[in-house]
Amino acid sequence: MATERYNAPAREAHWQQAWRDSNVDAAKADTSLPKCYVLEMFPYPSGRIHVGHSRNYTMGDVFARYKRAKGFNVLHPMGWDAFGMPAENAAMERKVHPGSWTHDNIAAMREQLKAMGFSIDWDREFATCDVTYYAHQQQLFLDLLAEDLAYRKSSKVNWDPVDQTVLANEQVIDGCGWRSGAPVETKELTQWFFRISKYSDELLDALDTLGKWPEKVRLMQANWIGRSQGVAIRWALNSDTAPTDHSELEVYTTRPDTLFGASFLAVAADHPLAIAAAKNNPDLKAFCDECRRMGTSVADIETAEKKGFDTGIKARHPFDPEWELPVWVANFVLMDYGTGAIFACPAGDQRDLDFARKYDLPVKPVILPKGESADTFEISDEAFDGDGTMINSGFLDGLTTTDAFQLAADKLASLHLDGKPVAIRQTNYRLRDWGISRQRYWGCPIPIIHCEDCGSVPVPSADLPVKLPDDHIDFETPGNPLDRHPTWKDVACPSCQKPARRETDTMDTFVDSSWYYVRFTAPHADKPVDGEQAAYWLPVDQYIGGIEHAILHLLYSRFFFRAISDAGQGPAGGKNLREPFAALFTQGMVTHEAYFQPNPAGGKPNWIEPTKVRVEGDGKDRKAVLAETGEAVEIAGIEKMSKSKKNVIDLDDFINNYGADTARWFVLSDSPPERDVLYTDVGVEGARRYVQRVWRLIDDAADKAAPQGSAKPEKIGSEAVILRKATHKALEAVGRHIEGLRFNVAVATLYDFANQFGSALQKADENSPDDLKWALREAGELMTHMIAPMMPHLGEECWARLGYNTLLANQPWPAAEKALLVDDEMTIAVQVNGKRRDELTIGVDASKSDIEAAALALEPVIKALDGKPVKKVIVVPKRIVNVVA
RNA sequence: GCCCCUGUGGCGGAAUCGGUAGACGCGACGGAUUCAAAAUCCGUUUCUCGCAAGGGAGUGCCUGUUCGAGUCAGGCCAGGGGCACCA
Repeated sequence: MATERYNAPAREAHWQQAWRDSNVDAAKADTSLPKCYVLEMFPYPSGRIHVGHSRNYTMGDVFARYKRAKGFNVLHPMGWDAFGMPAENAAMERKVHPGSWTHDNIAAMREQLKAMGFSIDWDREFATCDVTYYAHQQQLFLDLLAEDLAYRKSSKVNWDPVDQTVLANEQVIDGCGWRSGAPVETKELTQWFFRISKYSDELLDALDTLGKWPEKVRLMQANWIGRSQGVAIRWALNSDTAPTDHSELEVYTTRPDTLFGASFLAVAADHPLAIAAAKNNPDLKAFCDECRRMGTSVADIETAEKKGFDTGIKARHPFDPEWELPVWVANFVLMDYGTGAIFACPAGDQRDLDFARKYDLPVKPVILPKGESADTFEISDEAFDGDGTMINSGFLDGLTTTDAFQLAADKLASLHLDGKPVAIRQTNYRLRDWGISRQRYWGCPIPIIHCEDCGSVPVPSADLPVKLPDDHIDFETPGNPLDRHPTWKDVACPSCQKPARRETDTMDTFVDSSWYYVRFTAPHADKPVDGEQAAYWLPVDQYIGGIEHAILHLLYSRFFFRAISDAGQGPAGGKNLREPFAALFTQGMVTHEAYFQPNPAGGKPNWIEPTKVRVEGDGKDRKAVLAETGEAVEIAGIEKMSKSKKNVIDLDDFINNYGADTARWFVLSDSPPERDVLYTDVGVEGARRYVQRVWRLIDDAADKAAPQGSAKPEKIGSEAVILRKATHKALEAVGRHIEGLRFNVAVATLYDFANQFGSALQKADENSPDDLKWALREAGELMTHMIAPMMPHLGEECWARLGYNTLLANQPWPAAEKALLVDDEMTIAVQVNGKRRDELTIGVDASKSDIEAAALALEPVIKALDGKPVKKVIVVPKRIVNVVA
């Protein structure tokens, strides 16, 4: 048969149709089967998919296909994280409805994902902007409200002046909005919160159980939660100096051991004591106002100087009532951490020291570092916050820092002020409650009605969903279109029936993505969560997504899953399941060189598509020019593929040129999956060559090998055994590497096997013995199985070429024959004094003494020994012999 | 400032446990096939000394543990990431 090139684009469409016709991608309803839930973080429907996006879906798909072949009931769904700002921006720019823009994008992207041949159970697809999804989310909100896990309060919020909306702490990156990039301001607003702080301890402690999560992500979450163990100390105030109603001041500290080094106390500008003291002190009031203004921009904080104002109030030291310390207002003390007040030990804290030096407050060292002498040790302009021995500290003198902590804390607890202990141990967290109100149209409405008499009244479940209005949506003016809608917010109070007003805030879109993986287990259920289905499918066995969600989405999901479980919407059957994602894999990005021309008017550069650029020369002389005009273009370097830098490769173009299997193979090749992979034309060529090569090999094998269904010959000659060993070793290795998500190594194994299979095929012809022909068929069939998870279309094509009329997608993963994985002989390196001198090939069952004798007889070994007596011989079978002389 | 990760040929990278460093791919060089080209196939390719046989060095740098270190420990250097007034 004449070898033709494999026409990937045409054949891929054919096989995709065949899979659809046989419904191979649907999860089975039988809950007695072992299950495997494979999930990639669902995409935001931004427009079109590029090669960069396709990488994590490809990884998930390889894993899902492999697990299905291994006999698991696989759930591999796909949906759309469809609410959010870009739809509103598009609406503004193009005068289209955010919903129609979103749905158009979804339609286009769905076709692209299908063209990649991903084995997705499309019957379970949904978008978070579907009423059938967000209606259930509103019910979950009500459930959380009933459990006091959702509440409303007035607080300072991060305000994005460009997007005109509130941001959660997690959404502020370097003081700027995570989406708009605009510097965030502070604003006082009443809004809805989820009580994530209730789960601080659990979310932190359970990180230890997530063995299949990257260490890095667990660490980032632990830091984010930021638990600290300390002591809350109440200081008595000198009543002659304190405002009325303020007889004490509570401070939080993690270092009670340094109490004898205290120099002053400081409170935040918003602290009640500061406000009370400012009443009769205009200068102090002016200072407090200044502090508040400074806080408006996070960027200012970084450069802000430490500033303070002495209130004139005196506090009595808990260990010595005669010892009075001044109470200051300081701009570096935060109201919303601990008690909003601190005691300062300048010798042990850099900020306190800077402050003390500036305002000439006392600095007394209390901890002596190791190797220093108490007589000579001094603090100049660097505080010492390490461990050491206590000095100048009364009853703590001579103790270690750790012991001093305990003793000081115990002593404080035994002292009393107004009949209560002076101090209690306290745990504090960096983690704040999650503010979920967003002043946007394109989000899930918060199901609340505000009534003048009844307050905030939940919308009764029977009245759900609260649907977004489709008409009278005005995006021309900044702010929330729901707020400006002529009728939508006018509604009767469910409680007293009087005219009332709907809540016009919508939920943060991270709420949508906090439970979509639960919904996938029963996407058509008439309640938010089908407990039975959730109990069967959850947790997600393999979750794949970008490291950028290490905190935001993953922490929210871990919280929300617990919260809805505790509110009665969790998995059924007493399954004590707290973590939604058993294994997490964070994949790297696809990068591509980016080019630009500086904008003559200043500001953002003018990015240019790589296809319009011609690159000349190499090394230092490498230059880029516009292909058409020859105009010079700047090379920006390797950047993550992104629309804004125009360095994307559109998936449709790619598939039309090369086919989906080439795209899949390319994004898996070379780079380890957790690292970035660089898109290059030569890299793609390499992948395309391999696709054709596999096809030629199978095509050739189909002609030369034994016919399909041939019985295994009685005797297998040595040549055939060599091929069989290579085949089965590759089979075992490919499976192991896919299981471990080491796709680049699985790919390398297959390249290697193609080389071996290729040379065996080249030597074979119609006169080859039957046993070799049989081994060639086995090699061809097993290779087809091996490439199939990565290149499923080519797999089907080869399977058909090998004479089958079944679908490879329905075939089980073949088991490697154990006997073929071990060799009869082993090759061992022989070292003399740790230096490799020769190697030794010997039977696998050779004893240690046999190996030793054989090694010592080797010519290079004798030569290297040069007559020196052998002191010792280390023999590690299958690995090494080391002769020590 | 604090916390974390990563450093291997010209390049991407491989190397269960401490046991032959450089698998596999890309690029480069040489060859076969061809009227020629494309495509394909075969070979060489860590550096260095040597015609060769063979020798020496080598996983960012320096110490150490070990019969043996890319892998373990300590100290540096470089790059990347996270947090950042958190008391």
